[in-house]
Amino acid sequence: MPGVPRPSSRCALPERTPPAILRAMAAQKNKTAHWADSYAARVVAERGAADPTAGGARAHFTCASGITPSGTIHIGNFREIITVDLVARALRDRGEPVRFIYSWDDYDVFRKVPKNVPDAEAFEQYLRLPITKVPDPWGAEESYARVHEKRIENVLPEVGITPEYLYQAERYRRGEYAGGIRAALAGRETIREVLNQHRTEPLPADWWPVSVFSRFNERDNTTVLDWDGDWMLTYRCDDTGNTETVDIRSAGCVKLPWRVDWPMRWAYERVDFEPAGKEHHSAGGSYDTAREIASRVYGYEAPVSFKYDFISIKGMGGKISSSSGEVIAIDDVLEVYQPAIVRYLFAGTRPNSEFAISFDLDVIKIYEDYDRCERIYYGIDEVGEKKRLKESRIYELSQVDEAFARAEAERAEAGARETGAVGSVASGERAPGAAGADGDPPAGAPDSGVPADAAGGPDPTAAPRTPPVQVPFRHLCNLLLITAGDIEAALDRFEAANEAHRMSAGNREDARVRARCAWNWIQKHAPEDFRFSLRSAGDEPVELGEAEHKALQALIGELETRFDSQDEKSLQSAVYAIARSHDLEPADFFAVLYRVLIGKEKGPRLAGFLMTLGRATVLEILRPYRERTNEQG
RNA sequence: GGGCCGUUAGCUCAGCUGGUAGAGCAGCAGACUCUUAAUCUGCGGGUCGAAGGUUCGAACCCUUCACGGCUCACCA
Repeated sequence: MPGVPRPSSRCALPERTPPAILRAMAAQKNKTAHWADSYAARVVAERGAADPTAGGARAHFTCASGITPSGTIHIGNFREIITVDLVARALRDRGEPVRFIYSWDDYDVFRKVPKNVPDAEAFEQYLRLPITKVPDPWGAEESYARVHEKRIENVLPEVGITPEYLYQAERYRRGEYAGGIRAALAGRETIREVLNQHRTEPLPADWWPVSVFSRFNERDNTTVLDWDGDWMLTYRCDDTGNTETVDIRSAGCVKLPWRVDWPMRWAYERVDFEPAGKEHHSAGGSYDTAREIASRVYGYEAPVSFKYDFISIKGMGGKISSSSGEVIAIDDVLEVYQPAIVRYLFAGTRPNSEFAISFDLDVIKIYEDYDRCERIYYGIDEVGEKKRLKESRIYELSQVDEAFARAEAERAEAGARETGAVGSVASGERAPGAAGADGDPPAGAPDSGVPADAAGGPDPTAAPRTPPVQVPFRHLCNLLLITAGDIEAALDRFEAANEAHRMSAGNREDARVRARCAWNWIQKHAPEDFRFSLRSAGDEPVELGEAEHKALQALIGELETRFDSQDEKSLQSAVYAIARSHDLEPADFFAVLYRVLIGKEKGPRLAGFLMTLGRATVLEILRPYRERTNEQG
């Protein structure tokens, strides 16, 4: 844990230099920035620049997030984590050193048994214990808290998030916060005053700004009786009636209530940025009181913060409640959305607006949107300058590999500088994307189609920007249905279909992840209409009328002789022509073909579907009909 | 009671530093009689919730109001 400052080494904030702030503000306003970049600019402006050589407090910016692992950490909770990650990245992209801490508030009390706990009634015996002392109801981990912590810790690297975890139970027990606790006790009246401003009932006269876990039964049903003005605290265990005096430096059983705990830890970790949910951000909410307590009791200026809104799940209605146990976690989202797209969902939405995550047909659209964003980033799709900058930045922030994104950003910036210099000389106007020397979102894509070295010799920083081969989600779904979920076979078919579909190893790995998501989606969420499975020559042949049979034979003949020279349109026309020449309604003939191929009345757009299946597969499925024809003939 | 956020084309929403309103979907027309929100092309004047105000100019800034939602005032 590098450079964690002791509370005692607390020093005043560096003096603000208004001109610098103004400059940063101006830079921030200068351009249409991504919200993450705007907040990064604000952090720098309001907190004073980090200086790695200074050591201690100002060596880096500290971005913090955290939660109580008292139930499944759901996708709504995840918003805070990724929000901090995005701002942390934006800071790093400006060249600022960042420490990203994630606090597991696992010294909190177990207050309610969630519904997803097996044998919930029996579990009530653990109420009022700290959640780290509650056993894992599923028997795998060392504690109830650990179950939830581990689930998140295991999955975050998948989406490119790797914070430094702080375990509060451990820290409290170790006595790390003894100084902070004593300061709270000493500031008792100040804290009381602050909290009372927003309470209906004033805090009782015997109230103390601490809570104690009894050392007799480990529960927090205790009453503080006295404090000696220094380290010794006397309390009574209300369950057992025992009374004892403990040293808060070593007892480890004294903790601060949330509204005091939060500002204490801001000061302790010297937090510069920490957003919070809207329950903390109304007037009189915990951010308000924490800000005041931080300043008056801990001599620390509250971090830059903002409010993020809730996430909902389309079709689930209402807000996510972890106590109900029925909850969508990140793992669930990752089953259907590949990691970069999970990031994209959050990076592309302003944090203060609510949005719903969908598992229905919208999934296809989200994938298509992401692919378009990628094409804009690589200059394949041309759009207006404003949109290009915006989409490109979103794309960068969506990448799981932070190093990749940063390298791309640097290359783009270098490219933008060059083209900018040329442009401004030539036109006398501000070249788009060139002005941003300091910290605006770097231009994403240099001019498309222009070789990297066109502007004068090879540039070592301008690595060739080869866009990945995109595997459209919808098409991928059809391929997977054709291969009955065989991912490698589906991707092989995709690659074989077209020279331009050849993928690099990394590209193929990404496609594999996408294919797993697509298959999960098909199985768990896609509408019934969407699914099909291919019939095979071994299946009982479909009963057909005379004309239908003949038409089918004709089509087989057509496919045998001319399949490979067909394109989608002429194949489609051929199907129509055959239907008409056999006195069949085209629609009926289509239905016949779907019945024969996939045992359904409808299916994917036929011509393209046949092409996707390929000559060999189609003829193999149709073989029984051909043979019967021969017998008859 | 305090605070915050919405209210923009039929629907979902963009519009972040004020300069004569945009996108997707739906719809309509055409393209191949069209099938898994099928594909391509063309078509978008809506009192930007209401009323005042600032401004040469406001969806965007200020004030007031209406409606909808959220949140705090218990714990975390």
